[in-house]
Amino acid sequence: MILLNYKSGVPIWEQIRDGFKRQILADVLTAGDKLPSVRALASELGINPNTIQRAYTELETAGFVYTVAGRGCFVAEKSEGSLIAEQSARLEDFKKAVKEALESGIDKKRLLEILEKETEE
Amino acid sequence: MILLNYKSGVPIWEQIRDGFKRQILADVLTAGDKLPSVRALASELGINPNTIQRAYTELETAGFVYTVAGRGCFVAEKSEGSLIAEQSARLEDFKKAVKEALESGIDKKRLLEILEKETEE
Amino acid sequence: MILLNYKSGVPIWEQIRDGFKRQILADVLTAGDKLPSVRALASELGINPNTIQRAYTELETAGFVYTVAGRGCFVAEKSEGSLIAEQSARLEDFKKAVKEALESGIDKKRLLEILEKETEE
Amino acid sequence: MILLNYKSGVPIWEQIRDGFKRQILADVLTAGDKLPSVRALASELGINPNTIQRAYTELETAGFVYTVAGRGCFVAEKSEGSLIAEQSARLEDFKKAVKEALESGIDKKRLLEILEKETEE
DNA sequence: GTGGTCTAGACCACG
DNA sequence: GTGGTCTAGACCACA
Repeated sequence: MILLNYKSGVPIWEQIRDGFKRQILADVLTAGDKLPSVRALASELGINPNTIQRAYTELETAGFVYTVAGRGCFVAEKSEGSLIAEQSARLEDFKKAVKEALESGIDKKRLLEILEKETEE
Repeated sequence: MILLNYKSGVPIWEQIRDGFKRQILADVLTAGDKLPSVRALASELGINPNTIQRAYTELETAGFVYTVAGRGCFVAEKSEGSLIAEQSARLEDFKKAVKEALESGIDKKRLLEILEKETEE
Repeated sequence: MILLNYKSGVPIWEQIRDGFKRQILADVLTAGDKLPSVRALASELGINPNTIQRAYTELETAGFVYTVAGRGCFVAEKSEGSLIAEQSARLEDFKKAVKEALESGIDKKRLLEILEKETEE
Repeated sequence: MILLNYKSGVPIWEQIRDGFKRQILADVLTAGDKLPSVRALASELGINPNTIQRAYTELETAGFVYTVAGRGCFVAEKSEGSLIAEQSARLEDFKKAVKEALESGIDKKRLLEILEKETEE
């Protein structure tokens, strides 16, 4: 299930895109699985089909899914390219988060503690 | 000096806000220092004064600066509150970055390496 | 055998049409050969018979095959017309590909190399 | 100017995207140039602003332009990445065009003639 | 003024 | 039934 947060200011289509991306990365959805149809998901979430469409289109251009006209949208095999692109984006975010945490006066020890805690789960 | 990146997609007022915030956290700007006037900075950067105003207003509500009518905008004493708020925001960002990095398949070791490297500098 | 690529975004009926067209041009299928029946091919490929029907209809209007009611679909003699139409379409595609490659900054030498390499095989 | 062909079946937003892409590759539009505003171009071409928006969004994700909220859409410096991606796509198209031309019975000599003719202009 | 998002509803091609 | 495109028109944030 995709949980939407209307207050966050994050576009709905991005939340949907990221929701599926996460499920694919976590192998909750695996290669060949069918995503809900645009219209079905739209009515389920109570939003406009175009918004879902946009999310699916982005997932396709990023290589996470492929689409077959008249059949639906399916999870693609994890390609080298899309995985590497995703990971390098996440590494950049991590670097930036470290940098900004240090700038705000948080010390390394604290960051290490959090890193340990998060990796345990 | 504030360097603006028009291509990043980050709103200009946020870039200005973060630029000053960073300088204050790094003690480049200290309590009592005067920020450039809205008009002066606007003409220097070649942007709309409204944009500067918005950045200053945000800095004031976050407690980093205070405004004296007719005199200008000055760096505030680093209050416990504003610093803690800033740090907890940065910690949340860090946690989220760690979580998403792990989800994308990056291993703990890699994150530790980057953390070490960033803290050395 | 026809290999279908569901991920390519190319309509399935076009893939089937092009598959047979290629086999006919390469003389793998020659005049008088019978194509598989619509139903048989549909069940073999696991797709909708309408999709096969559309491919066969297109092949017929292009002059590559002819249909005998109740008997099936057969490869036609290579007529001057259909061959010329096919070749001029391919020449147009080739011209366009050359034009766009040049526009993107690829130099003539590179194109000549590829042309040599492809013609060797 | 962008010329639209409504009969071709090619989506309008792709035609617009490719029109600008071509102008950028040909240095008709160079780094820093401003594209027409979404609304202005839409009314000029007599189509819906959303259609223009889609084209601009694609150009941005491909790295050909960048967008500044409230100011407009500008041509980016030609990045290594976007140029290489574009060229490799064009090379693939060229290879495919060569292959299909040969399959249809066109001989190498004919292709060489066309290649010479196109490169002269 | 600019672009970005979202809705509502239409039409088309594919299967 | 599916997804893809397009239109019309609204609302918002940014400058």
